[in-house]
Amino acid sequence: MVSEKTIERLSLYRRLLAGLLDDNRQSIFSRELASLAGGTAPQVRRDIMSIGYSGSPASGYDIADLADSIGSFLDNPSGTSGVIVGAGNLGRAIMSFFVSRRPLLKLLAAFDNDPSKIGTEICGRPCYDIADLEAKVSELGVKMGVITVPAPIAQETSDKLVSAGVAGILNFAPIRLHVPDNVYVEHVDLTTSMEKVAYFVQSKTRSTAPDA
Amino acid sequence: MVSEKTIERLSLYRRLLAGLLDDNRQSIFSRELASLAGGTAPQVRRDIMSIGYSGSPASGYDIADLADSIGSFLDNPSGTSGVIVGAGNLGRAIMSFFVSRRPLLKLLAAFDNDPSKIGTEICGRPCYDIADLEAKVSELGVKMGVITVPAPIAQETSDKLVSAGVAGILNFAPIRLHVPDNVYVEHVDLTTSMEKVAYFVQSKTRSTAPDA
DNA sequence: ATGTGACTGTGAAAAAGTTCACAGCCAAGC
DNA sequence: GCTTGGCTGTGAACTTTTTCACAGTCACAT
Repeated sequence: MVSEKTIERLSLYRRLLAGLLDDNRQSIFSRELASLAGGTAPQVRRDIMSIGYSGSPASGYDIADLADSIGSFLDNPSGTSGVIVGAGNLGRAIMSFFVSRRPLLKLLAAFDNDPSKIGTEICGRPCYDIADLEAKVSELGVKMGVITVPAPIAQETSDKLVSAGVAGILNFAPIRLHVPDNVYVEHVDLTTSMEKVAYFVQSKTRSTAPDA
Repeated sequence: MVSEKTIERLSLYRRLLAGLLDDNRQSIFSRELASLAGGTAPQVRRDIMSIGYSGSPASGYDIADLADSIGSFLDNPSGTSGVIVGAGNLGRAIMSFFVSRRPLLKLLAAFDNDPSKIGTEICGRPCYDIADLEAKVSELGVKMGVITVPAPIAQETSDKLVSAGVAGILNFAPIRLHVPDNVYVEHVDLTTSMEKVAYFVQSKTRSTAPDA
């Protein structure tokens, strides 16, 4: 009922609202939130409407309230635990990015097949042998996997995560994973993102429209 | 005329085709390419049609030919040069990801404000003082900037890149940048991606549909 | 009290993106 | 050389997403 795009924007709104709260702001109008989020005011209102929250014509949306409403829509109240598979540069970057940032997203451990990494700690989280992936994931009841392994072993890594009971995967490997319907995959494709920027650099050099 | 989504898929197709070429495959049908890309066959055909390439009913698409056609559509033949601003974990991960991977995407240098990083090399590329950003970018004729600095200084970093003549930005900072219309920005929002996965983990646990 | 202005909530229109369905084509088999 | 099967290319239908436009509401000023 709520579209994927709306989910993305809600996540962004919440972060922007948290920043405003730190500045002691009380309330905000759709227009200003739209400008912060890089969207349009009607879209902000629709997104907010879609989670059943209401503002007031006089003062707009109450920032703390709205942030809470988005939270109770997006988050599992008891948190969601995950692991990172692949403790290379990217895996470590993501670990350090999320450790202590969002308490409800708990990255419990990393996995790698490099003996020099196994047994070490990464941002305070243990790095296990990838051979123990299924056992540890089942044992810890992990529901989310982040894949930062090289492309050739990404699909088998995904298969292991799925068979160990993971329900969602965030994939950074530059291939499309095949998973059962009851598992959600989000692809973050850095190569494509970069090539897209390069493509539009080319077209912007010739004209102004993004698709000219 | 060609949509942003199509650009993304073309980038993916090209990579998949390159992999097939390595396996000495000659040609491919839309159905198989769709399966590799995680899409549908008509969509693959439309995307390919949109760049004016044609296959044959008998053998489908010639892999080498199609990859070349996508290349001449997406790439600037003389390459596109870029810099990374922010030499933290993520910046270094991206540098190592792209160095030597795509010769037409040239990441020439990194920038940081940490004195212990300035003057060092990152994957063989120099790390300069962020204070010299505008001068160096203008001097090198860089057209693309990758932002991996913390959120509070992301907007000012973006402003500097723009005033130095960059036409495209790949932004990893968790805010939306404001740039003039003639500059293209691609946002990669790791927090949102992770929260999205967590959200769907929750809903998958209750039912099967992605938006139930 | 009453009027005014700016905002929200939302049905309806528009735009964008995807899928359907089939005509046209080509190679291979008979 | 004719028929058959399965593919591509694509107009048209459909679905999804975004935008428009305005009725209803609320706080404030008078």
